[in-house]
Amino acid sequence: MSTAEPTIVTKRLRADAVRNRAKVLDAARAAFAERGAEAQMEDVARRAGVGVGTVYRHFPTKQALGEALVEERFDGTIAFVRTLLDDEPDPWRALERCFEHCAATQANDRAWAAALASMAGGTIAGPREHQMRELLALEDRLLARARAAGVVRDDLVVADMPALFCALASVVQAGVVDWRRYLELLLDGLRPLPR
Amino acid sequence: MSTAEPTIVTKRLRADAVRNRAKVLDAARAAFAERGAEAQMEDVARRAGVGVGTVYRHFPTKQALGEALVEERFDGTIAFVRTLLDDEPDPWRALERCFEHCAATQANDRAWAAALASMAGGTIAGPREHQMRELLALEDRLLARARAAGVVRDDLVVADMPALFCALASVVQAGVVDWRRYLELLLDGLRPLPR
DNA sequence: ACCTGAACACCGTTCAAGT
DNA sequence: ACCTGAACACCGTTCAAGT
Repeated sequence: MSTAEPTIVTKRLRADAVRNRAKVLDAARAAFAERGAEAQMEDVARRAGVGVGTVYRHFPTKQALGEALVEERFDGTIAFVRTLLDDEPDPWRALERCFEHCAATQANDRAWAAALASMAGGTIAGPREHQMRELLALEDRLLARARAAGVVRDDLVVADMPALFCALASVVQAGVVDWRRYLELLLDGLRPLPR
Repeated sequence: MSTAEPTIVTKRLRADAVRNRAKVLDAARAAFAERGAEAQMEDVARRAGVGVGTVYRHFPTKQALGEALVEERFDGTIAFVRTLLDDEPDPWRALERCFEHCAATQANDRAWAAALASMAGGTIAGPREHQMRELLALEDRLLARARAAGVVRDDLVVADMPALFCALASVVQAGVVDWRRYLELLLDGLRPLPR
């Protein structure tokens, strides 16, 4: 039951290596946002202006490169939900804004949408398990507030969230004409029973 | 605005070709159900006991082979919804059983779940467009009944269905612990407003 | 006509040679 | 220490040779 943060071993890198790593990440962000898992390593290298070997020096596999980008997105989402807990007094509005933020970021990033669709859907275990648990812990607080205020159905629990995130992510990812309409249906569906 | 059924050109096949085609389809059903798009053509050939070339003789690409299997699933689903319209007098129960049938079949077939997640989500256009439209036409009748009976929110329209199918499919596909719970939330969410 | 499987193409990954 | 890109492996697809 360790609560240790994941160990980050920041080896001192040579100046050119630091620059290259950043260029690879920039290129990868663009490539993965556009094409999701279909992004090609050769293309990432080309966009970054480095050889493929350099991409692999910084990230052992394509999978790992994708994970690094997803990790950034998780950080952003976790930070956003924290600000909701701190600054959004309306418990319903906070829940709404959380889902909306996820969807909006996913609309511009296929890999992020795909990651949340499969992560949230599958077992939580995996490379991003720690962040997923952290995000869910924050969601739990959003939900507790909402239940206490009576603005959501009282049987709604944090264990329901992964499926909801998965569902929303796949609708956004699929490029449905209007994910906002689906979000509306999803959110209305969380309201107290019976209608 | 042609209403012609898709032309089926059933060339007379040699007896061994008929057998091989069936063996390929059987093998492909198993492989695609288990592994979805990750199924391998070499593996399909091996399971079928034929050479890869034979698989390609009957289906020009892996994509096309997958489509053939999805086509079967659509036929099954369309037939099922027709029986609902004929035999299920309770309009709410009919809607419920329709979603449940989709989810249950998807739970045993990764390729089918993936197909519905991306088809229903993306633009309807594509190889299965005709079947998708047919299915949606049937859904439209289910919905019309349900609205008339006042058992669903009155702003729920058939255009909302693709997103709902997409969402459900991805939750089932992702192997979430309990897609039945998500289905419950989804269905409750379709009930008349305000709660 | 139809079948087979070796050969080819594409893309993820490695590694010997360079700076 | 880090970079490069040719070479290798894997899997989708083709096609010359067989029945």
